[in-house]
Amino acid sequence: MAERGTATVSSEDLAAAAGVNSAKLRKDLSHLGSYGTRGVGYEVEYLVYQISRELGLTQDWAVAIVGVGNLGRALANYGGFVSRGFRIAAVFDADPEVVGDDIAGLNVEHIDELEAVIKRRGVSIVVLATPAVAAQEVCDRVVSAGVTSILNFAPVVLTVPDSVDVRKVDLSIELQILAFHEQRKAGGPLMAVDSQ
Amino acid sequence: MAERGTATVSSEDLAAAAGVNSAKLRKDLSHLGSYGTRGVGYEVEYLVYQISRELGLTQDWAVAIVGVGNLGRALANYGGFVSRGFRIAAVFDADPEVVGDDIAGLNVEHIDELEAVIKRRGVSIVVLATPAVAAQEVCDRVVSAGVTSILNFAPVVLTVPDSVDVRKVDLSIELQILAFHEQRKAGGPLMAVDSQ
DNA sequence: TAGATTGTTAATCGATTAACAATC
DNA sequence: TAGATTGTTAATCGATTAACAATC
Repeated sequence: MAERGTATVSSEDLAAAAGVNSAKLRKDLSHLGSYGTRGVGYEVEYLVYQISRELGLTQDWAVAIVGVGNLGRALANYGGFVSRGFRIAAVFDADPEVVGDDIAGLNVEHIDELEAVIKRRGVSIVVLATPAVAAQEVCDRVVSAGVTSILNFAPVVLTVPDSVDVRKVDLSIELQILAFHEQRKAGGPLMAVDSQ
Repeated sequence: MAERGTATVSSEDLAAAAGVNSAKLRKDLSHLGSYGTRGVGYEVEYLVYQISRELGLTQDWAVAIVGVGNLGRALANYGGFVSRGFRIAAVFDADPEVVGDDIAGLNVEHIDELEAVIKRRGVSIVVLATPAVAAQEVCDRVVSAGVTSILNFAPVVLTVPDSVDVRKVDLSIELQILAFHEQRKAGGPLMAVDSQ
């Protein structure tokens, strides 16, 4: 709506666009503060700003990627990050063959530099794109360097202190969820939940 | 537990391992059927089989990947799929430069072959790893070829009929969620939800 | 002033959990 | 038979939503 230049919007219209109930939308927005005007609605630009601020999108974040296989390269080259306030500040790998390579304009650094570079460049989010076997060890080092936010693509469950947030992107689980629904569709009414 | 050879397990132990309430765990399992034994617990192997069957993991699924950039290559080479019943049956790209290349043992086929190959090989799940601008068009073609399950990595919201399931993996959103919590941690008690 | 729409209260709904009869 | 543990009922809890006073 901001891109289309809409000036104000009602909770009713916003809720319809989001596919939720308008009372719920108003209640959720009220958690951020009282940014609407009774009888008028919400000013789009102002609401975008307030939500962005609340979500931490007005800050810039330095991100490091560990592991420069196909996935690491794909992530480093993904343009969507920069526009959303994420700056790839470092790229690491253990393989001397790729250390020194240029990936998306960044020099691949050796994993030995991990702690020093994280601290020097103020990296606060680390993306793990290593092989599964290396993930926990790298995770431990990253945590001891003071990082408390990790995005894990390695197919392992990481053990971290409670103070550290880990999000896991598990490609197999995504496919499994699709397969589950696919099976349901194919089975049709014969496969109700209750059937044996 | 199955890998460790555990024969039976109580709902209490299973719930502790999963980090949920044991009553909830029993209630959830009861939706699948009555697979426990009172006074004894659940037989691990049997429960694994029943859950796998319910989730559709005992079947094999043919998957096609469209787009052979870094991400498409990473997906094609990801070993975790095969072990979970997903077989990469085809890999497509629009670029004549990469058509004919070998990716993870598969011949990259031209996007023109999309519909024919999907039907011939019984592909039921398609992974979109195309650039954002191409995603909707490829999606439309895939849907008209009869595919009803799509995993979308392109940073666009796809429009599909209600009968089609789309799951979206949005890397920026994953980072945004981490950044949100990071901001909260950094702000500390001064940044309670209610504060203005 | 009349109409519109927010922010919030109170009612409703569904999910979680404690408790326990059934039963191995 | 005594102890253990499931499957399910009923109570509790929290989330969603209808309704409406506040107010632009």
